[in-house]
Amino acid sequence: MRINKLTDYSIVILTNMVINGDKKMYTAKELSEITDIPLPTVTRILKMLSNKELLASQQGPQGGYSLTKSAENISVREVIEAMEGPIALTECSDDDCGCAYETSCAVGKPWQKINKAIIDVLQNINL
Amino acid sequence: MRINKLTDYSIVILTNMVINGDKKMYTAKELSEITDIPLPTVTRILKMLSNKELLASQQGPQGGYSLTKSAENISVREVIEAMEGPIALTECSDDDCGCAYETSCAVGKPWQKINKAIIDVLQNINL
DNA sequence: TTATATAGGACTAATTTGGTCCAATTACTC
DNA sequence: GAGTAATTGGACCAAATTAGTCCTATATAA
Repeated sequence: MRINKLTDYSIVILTNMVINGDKKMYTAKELSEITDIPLPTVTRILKMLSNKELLASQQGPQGGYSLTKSAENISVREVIEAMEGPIALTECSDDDCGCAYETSCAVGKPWQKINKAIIDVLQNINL
Repeated sequence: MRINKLTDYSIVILTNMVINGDKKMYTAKELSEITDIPLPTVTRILKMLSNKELLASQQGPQGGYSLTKSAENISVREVIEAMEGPIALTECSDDDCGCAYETSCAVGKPWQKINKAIIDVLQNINL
């Protein structure tokens, strides 16, 4: 029951961007040096966050990445979902999960409740 | 951010044991047939749960596994921890995680809070 | 035009996880 | 006491996922 390492990294990266809040743009290289995460990995994470519109990107010299909103408005939930997709503890936690035992499944509904509660926790924690 | 499949299975298995509460002992074979999880996998899970004393085991003919306590007293947290160890969303969520950036790490403490909140959720849901 | 940055995607390596199998042990029953 | 039915412990392999790297294309500021 772990989040991915990349997701973990992404929180570290975003946190660092938040800390030096005054500075608007960060290049991948800068963030790699600050966080000590290898550059190719950093660029990959930044691309993902940018695709999900948590970061804005600017190409070319003087370019880089910047936060699209302030730290208080970025929840841990958002970050995890940007990196990993919807939060669910089990593969099969939808009503129509498509598994063969759907009709008789005794565990589906409880998992939905659990997921909801956990999402709630993560929703309410910001960077 | 998923629990292991084996953990998922274990919840299914335990839930089935709870449902037919009257029946005290279940062999691995029985549970495999009820849940449609392959026998070797079921035996492996039962062994793990038994090692963690969530199940009591009895060898020999008429033997099998039985719950050590009633359903209302088994939390999802317990099951997950029995199968996967302590619940933590990140590898590094202890005060003394041993990582090189421990002293300057800005994300350790927040993770501890998050983990605590999630453990709380899982603690309060029983089978 | 050149240098600097991101964008997209393919690829490989490493790790973890799931699943299987076998030999040993225990204990009930005949 | 022998045979059978069950768990126990551990080793092992296969598959899937994840982490990490690399390359080429594109955009843009100076």
